[in-house]
Amino acid sequence: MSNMADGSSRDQGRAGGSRVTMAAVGRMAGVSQVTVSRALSDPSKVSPETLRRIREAIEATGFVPNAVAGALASSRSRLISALVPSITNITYTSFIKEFTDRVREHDYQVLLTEYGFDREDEETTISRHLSRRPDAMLLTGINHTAQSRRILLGAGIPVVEIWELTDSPIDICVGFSHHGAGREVAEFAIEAGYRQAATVSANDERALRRAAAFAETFTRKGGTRVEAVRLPAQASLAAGRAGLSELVGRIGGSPGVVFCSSDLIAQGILVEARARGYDVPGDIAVIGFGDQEFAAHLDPPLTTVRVDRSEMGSIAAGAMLDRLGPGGGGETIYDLGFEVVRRATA
Amino acid sequence: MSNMADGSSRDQGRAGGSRVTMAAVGRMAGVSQVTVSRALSDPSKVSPETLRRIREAIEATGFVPNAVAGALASSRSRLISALVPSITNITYTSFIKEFTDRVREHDYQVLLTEYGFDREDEETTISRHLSRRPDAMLLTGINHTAQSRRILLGAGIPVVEIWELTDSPIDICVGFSHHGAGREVAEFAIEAGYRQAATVSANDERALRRAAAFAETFTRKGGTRVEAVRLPAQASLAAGRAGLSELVGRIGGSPGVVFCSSDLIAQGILVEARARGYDVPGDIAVIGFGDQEFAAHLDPPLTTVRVDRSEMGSIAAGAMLDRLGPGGGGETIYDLGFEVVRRATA
DNA sequence: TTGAAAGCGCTAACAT
DNA sequence: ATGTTAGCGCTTTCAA
Repeated sequence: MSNMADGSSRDQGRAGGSRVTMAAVGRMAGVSQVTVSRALSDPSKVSPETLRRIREAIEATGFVPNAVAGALASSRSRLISALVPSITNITYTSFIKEFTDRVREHDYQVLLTEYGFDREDEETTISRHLSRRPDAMLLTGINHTAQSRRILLGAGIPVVEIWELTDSPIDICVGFSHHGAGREVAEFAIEAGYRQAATVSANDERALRRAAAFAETFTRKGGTRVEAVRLPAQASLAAGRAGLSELVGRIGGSPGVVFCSSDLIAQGILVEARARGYDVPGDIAVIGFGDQEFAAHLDPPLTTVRVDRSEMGSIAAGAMLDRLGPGGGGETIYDLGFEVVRRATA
Repeated sequence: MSNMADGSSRDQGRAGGSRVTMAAVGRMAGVSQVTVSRALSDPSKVSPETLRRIREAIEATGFVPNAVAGALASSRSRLISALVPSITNITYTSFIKEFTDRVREHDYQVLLTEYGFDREDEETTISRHLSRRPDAMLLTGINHTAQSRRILLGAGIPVVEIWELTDSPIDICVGFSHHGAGREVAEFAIEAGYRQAATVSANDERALRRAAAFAETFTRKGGTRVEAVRLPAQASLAAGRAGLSELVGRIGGSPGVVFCSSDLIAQGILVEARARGYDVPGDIAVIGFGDQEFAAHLDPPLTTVRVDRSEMGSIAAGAMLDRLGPGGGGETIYDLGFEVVRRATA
């Protein structure tokens, strides 16, 4: 049976939430509705005795304040909107976790939606979110439709773009240079003595930018032409394995060092290499991206690029909270950098 | 500079969202506010010519409807609240993705929050969520505080509990038997010829229940006593590796078959076993849990227990939407079952 | 097909 | 320390 239909709730009127209001609590405590509101928002403004009676009434009725009404009346929703390409990808969820924890300390809730990798879908999602009147918005990446930028500006709320850097953010931007990361990995590979290289990337705009920067730099600094494998899918172990198969099929011999778009792809390549009896890094060297938890614990431990996703979430939250606070906040562009972590696969 | 403070938005009044209202759109289109509302909610009730002018006005002003006001007026928020223990754990995010996609088709948004593994924290989160007046709520697991159950019942909205089964759900329940899974894995192991076994589990109530059922059945069906390693942490590759080290330290020789609380733990054990030069499944056999994407692509491919998380999300969404629909919905308990998938590690 | 009026449950401003 | 009043921007109901 639906609990909407059973006897105990039938008399509670329409569905959608508790029917107890501040007015009802006030009546029970012998005060007006406003006093209940004050007791909740600033108890110091209410006498101890009144406070006690109000608390009793709240307890007795099971009153849960209606934040919808509160938001409408105050024009502050205490809601922060966050958009990520994928919710099943730890790359994004790890900073979302940190971000959420930080803003929750300041009594904000996060409305999180995944929209895929399409700018039009992002635009639709932004619109939907704005209709909830969030106090601020977190966006992944810097590449949005013109209409997205327009309605965002029109909303007049703080906007934080993460994961990438730009000179002209909508508002605040917290990230690192993907081009720079590709370049530095190439320099690392050249210094490590590799003269042959390939890239294996998931179908992701930022990943492809890293791969392109890697290839350009690697060749310019003395390496041969870089074979680029572009996977049709999102990152997965299977995709990584397929990536190595594709690569081997294309070039015949040893690919040298392979720069992957993620640690998961790299792990797939490691598994496939082992299955094929290749020595790592002798026959094939592997560089991942992200330095996820498992990277250091693979066998052999994965050489990769560390990006501090937790710190990114934390800084994004801090910058946003600053904007929401009295002062209005300061700095606009935060470059978090990255770090090539050499372990055993390259 | 904050876009809250720049010239273009200074005149838009308070922060929190677009300042354009239905009344303003109506004025521009030469109709009343109600007509704009109707044009949006049921265009067939408005004349084509009026509709055209309203749409022009919406386009020109960049109007974004205020769902907060709408929710207050209608007592329907089109918001669905969802609580999961962890947002960085693919175990939970994979069904949340499916669930979200399904309810989005019916124009619901999902407010998702992770609360950890503590019932009191869950209670706090439930309260916070209810203040947003969601139209329904999704909960992970069946073990909630008495107060949680009370306020949930008081809210009078559909509640779906997932991941577990119970005879007395709050409302609807979609899951499988964890006890049954542990039992079946033990039966599988016995039939496969193993007489020695161990469990390695993350610190998770449901995982421990599976391990206990496994141990009980395994011993009863003819195996020796089962050594149980309980990891102090959440699942990770490192935790899995540590689990095998701990196990080997405890028992000296070969552990026989090891039933892990997740595929990730199992993978850690595989890596550690390889690093120690153990043969799999000769020296040590491994059984995972979850059948995540990577399980089939490991080397050797992982024997595990398949739980169809996508289908769980889909069924949960369907059941919830049924409840929210005109009829009120039907069935209350959905047992999705599970399946032992034999591959190469056991 | 359109509009006027009432009210959803709060907060903000102004009393007292 | 407490109360009164006036909205917030919509949906609902009733009229025209």
